[in-house]
Amino acid sequence: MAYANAFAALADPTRRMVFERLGKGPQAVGAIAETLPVSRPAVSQHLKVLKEAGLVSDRAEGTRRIYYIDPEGLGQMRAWLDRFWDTALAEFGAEVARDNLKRKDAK
Amino acid sequence: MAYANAFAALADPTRRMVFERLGKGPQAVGAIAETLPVSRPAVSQHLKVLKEAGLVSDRAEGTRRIYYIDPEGLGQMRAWLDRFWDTALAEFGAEVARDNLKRKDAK
DNA sequence: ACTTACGGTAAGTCATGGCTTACGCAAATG
DNA sequence: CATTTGCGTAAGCCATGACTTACCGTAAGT
Repeated sequence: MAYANAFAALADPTRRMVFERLGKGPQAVGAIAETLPVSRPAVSQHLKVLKEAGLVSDRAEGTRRIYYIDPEGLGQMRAWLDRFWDTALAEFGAEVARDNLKRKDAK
Repeated sequence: MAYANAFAALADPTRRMVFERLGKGPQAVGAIAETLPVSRPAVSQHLKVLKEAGLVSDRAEGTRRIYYIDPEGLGQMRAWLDRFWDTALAEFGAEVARDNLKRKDAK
């Protein structure tokens, strides 16, 4: 059920930007905020959501907090998506075949 | 940029239930609504969002519309997630190693 | 000890979006 | 054709959540 929070977390554009920023490497909160069009508290709130979703972790470094991507959340999302992948491909193929038949009949 | 709509689409619990329902096989709108705690129009609206996100497609069958999962949206999400997967694993390993060092020092 | 730097939290505002009921449209059925 | 069945859309209501400013705690520097 944890993937639920992950999807919700990555649904917001700004929060996705925060996450993508961490894809370039670990960053402090202020450093992230500087590159984004929102205030630092907003970034803090986004990081909190991402952390609760298992998408990021953090460590203290003096007075700063360094955030980095946690594979946990990513893995759960991938697992969930993969549950649909194979069957979706098969079903879609069947639908396309049905569609081709119809077009043929129309001729 | 299309994966953005996909994440937003799967962020809602009800909409995720609709999608998961389609994972069992193609279904008509009314059939989906019967199994869910929301009205049929609500399901219609969710399907519209899922369709715009490339997550489902539909065909007409008499007066019903049969919806089924479209691999397109799933594929884009998987591709996006995979962009972070490898680097996230590596970074996370480095963080764990750093943490172990700290614990050692503390002894 | 004082001050500065860095971040998390509280409170309040405003937009987004998910839900309902009511309505309209098209295809099958008699 | 009139009726029924199955969906999509419109309008309106209400909760959620993303953002801001203000404030507080903590760690380093002088």
